Amino acid sequence: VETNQHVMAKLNKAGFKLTNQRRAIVKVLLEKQKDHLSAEEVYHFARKITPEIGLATVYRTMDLLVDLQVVDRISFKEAGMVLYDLRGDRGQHFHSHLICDRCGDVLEVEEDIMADIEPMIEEKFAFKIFDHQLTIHGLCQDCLKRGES
Amino acid sequence: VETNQHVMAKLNKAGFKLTNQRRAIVKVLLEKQKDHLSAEEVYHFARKITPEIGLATVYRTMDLLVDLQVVDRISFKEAGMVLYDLRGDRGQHFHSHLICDRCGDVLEVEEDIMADIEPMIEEKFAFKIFDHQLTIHGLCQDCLKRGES
DNA sequence: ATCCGTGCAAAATCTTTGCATCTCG
DNA sequence: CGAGATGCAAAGATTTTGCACGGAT
Repeated sequence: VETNQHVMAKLNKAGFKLTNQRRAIVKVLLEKQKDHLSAEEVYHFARKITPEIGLATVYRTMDLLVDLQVVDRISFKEAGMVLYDLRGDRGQHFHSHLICDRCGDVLEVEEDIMADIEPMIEEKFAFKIFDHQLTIHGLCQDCLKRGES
Repeated sequence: VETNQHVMAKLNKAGFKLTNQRRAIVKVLLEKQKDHLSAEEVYHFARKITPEIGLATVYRTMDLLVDLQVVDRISFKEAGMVLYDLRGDRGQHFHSHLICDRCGDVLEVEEDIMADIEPMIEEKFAFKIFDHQLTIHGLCQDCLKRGES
């Protein structure tokens, strides 16, 4: 599991300054690990920790963390809605999303579903895989019970 | 392979009117099947066929085609950039994208790489899969040859 | 003391909406 | 003819940027 210290150390190592704003943002991301937050939401929670923070800083910091592979930028909602998702310890993103098209619920799949077929893909397309992003659409358990339409 | 007639018939069957604007947009999508077009790009090409068309109509029509599962809305670029991708014959989206992080090239994989593991996922998570979207990041053949960095 | 980072507000993008008008069926 | 479609321009929503100030190293 990723810790606050760990992320801040990464920032520091990459030559970035450790400001209260960045600390607050990382803290929020760690606390809300289970959710997928929009920039606005990160801003909202970060404000409670450090009121002297602007939305622009959130955007700038999120860009930074995406570059450092600390978080993933995902966008499964409508256009213009980007969400952020904290990555695991090794900076690898081996979980996928099951999205229910009925109720909009998002299930996290922590395992790497694709581990078995990745080598096959690499060979077939002569492509070195670093990472993947899998989004599956369908109906969740609850909505299935309620009957399809 | 999907034809112009085919798509227009789908629109008609769903109770929508067959206007010149819609015809032009579908024509563009078919002609540019290999590319992923933004709304702006679709607008640009559609204009050459039917000058009396507005960007708003493109957005409205793309929404329509997404609902009818004729095209997919994808967003692997930066925030705020949505691209559209024509689906196959049966309205199913069984191709994935291999994106080279070095040169930015996007390889299309036409087959359904995930066919084998989908049943497993459905069972494990009690989730009925309709579709999926797979984006793989890494290095393409050419960039591999040129040596990693 | 230097840069880097920040807030603020303005600007830039991308997308949606209201409304009068036009057109398909 | 009438419901649905469209263009245009205005409004919305989200993200980026310029700039002077403040803070971390």
